[in-house]
Amino acid sequence: MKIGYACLALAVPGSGMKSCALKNADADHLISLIGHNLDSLERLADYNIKNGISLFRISSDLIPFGSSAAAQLPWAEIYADKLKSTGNKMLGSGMRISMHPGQYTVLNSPDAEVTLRAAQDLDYHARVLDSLGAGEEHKIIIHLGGVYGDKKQAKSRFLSRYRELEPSVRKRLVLENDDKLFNIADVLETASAAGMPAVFDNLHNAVNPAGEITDEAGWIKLCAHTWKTSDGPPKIHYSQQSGEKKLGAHSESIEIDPFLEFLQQLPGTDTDIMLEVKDKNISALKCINCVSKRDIGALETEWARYKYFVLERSAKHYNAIRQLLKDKSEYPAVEMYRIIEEALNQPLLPGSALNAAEHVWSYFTNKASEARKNRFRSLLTKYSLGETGIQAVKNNLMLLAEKYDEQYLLNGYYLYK
DNA sequence: TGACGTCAAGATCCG
DNA sequence: CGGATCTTGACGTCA
Repeated sequence: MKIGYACLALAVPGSGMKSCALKNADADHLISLIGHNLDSLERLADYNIKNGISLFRISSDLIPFGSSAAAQLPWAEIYADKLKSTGNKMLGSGMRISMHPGQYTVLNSPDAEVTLRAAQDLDYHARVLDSLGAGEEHKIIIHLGGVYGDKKQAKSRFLSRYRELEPSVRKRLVLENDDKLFNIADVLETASAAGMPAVFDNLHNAVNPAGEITDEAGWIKLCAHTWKTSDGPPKIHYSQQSGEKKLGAHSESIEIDPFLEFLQQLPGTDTDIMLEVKDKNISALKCINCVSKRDIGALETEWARYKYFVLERSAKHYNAIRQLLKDKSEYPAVEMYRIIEEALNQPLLPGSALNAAEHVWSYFTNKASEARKNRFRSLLTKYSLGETGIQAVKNNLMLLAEKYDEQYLLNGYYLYK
């Protein structure tokens, strides 16, 4: 079982994707953006490997306007070496990669232009995976598309469009249930007819359930049967409902206990789990650390990253975790993350926030110029007077961390939220 | 015509 | 001027 995250990572310096407005998308600019994004991809690969994350969705933004303005550019030739080495790095480590065109790639549209653009977009996604040297178990996940007043016809139009696609694209395609139109029963029916694998998304299913009464495990089992050996192990998408936001919105992070309960009722077959969550790699690492028995060193590394983020919410929880990690013969992963979750659910009190900011500032007290000291001090004063938010203070600390290349802080979670 | 979702670019505002 | 914050862009469908 692999657990992974989608597209971008938090607290991984130099891993961001760049894009531009279409009106600025000339060849030179695109080629340089692509170069930048491939560097970022390699940093993501390095990070994933270092942290034992072996499931990863590559951002569709890797090649900006990859199916339109950049479609004719010879990026695969220009960056052949880079693509090959990054691909080797990821695949050689056993990483399973994937891509997921957005909701605007609609293969089953009655509009021939829309269908054509969708096919071009799928072609672009397949070319990315091809150029990395990925085999057909590295998938492209799509949705069925629109209904246009007749679901049955919409499904059959999907089938005929699917059959017209290039084999290089078709062999990678996987169908996923969506949160509005096509539920998991629709997807299973269509995927079976097409001979393509199906992915079950638990939150989409909760928001847009199929008529039949079947529990999650039942659907997951049915989906698993659509995966051939050449497709690799079945995959599912897992996410949790955001408490604050509307139905179907992904949560900020994965709560560990509901996740572990979800795992309990999974069928025995090997399944890969793509998490869809705002804090991306952070939750992926949490789930991986909790399901795999690792060395306590893995938890200490994690704790180092969470430290000030927890301290900001609660000194009590901060100390509890320090105590917890003292016994080096234990591996108290779930306990640690439970305390972290509880700490992060505490309201942010100005006193604690100031305390944590002061701790982080101590990395710079001996280095920072007078001007920077004054700037930070005045921000702290403004914050304590309620004249600015904590984000302004953190942004200032982020600036300093970058200026003085303070890796410990740049790799920690405190500055990113 | 706006909402949907996503992210960063681009624009504008502020001190 | 730098930095913070708001708006736009790019995609297609549906209410």
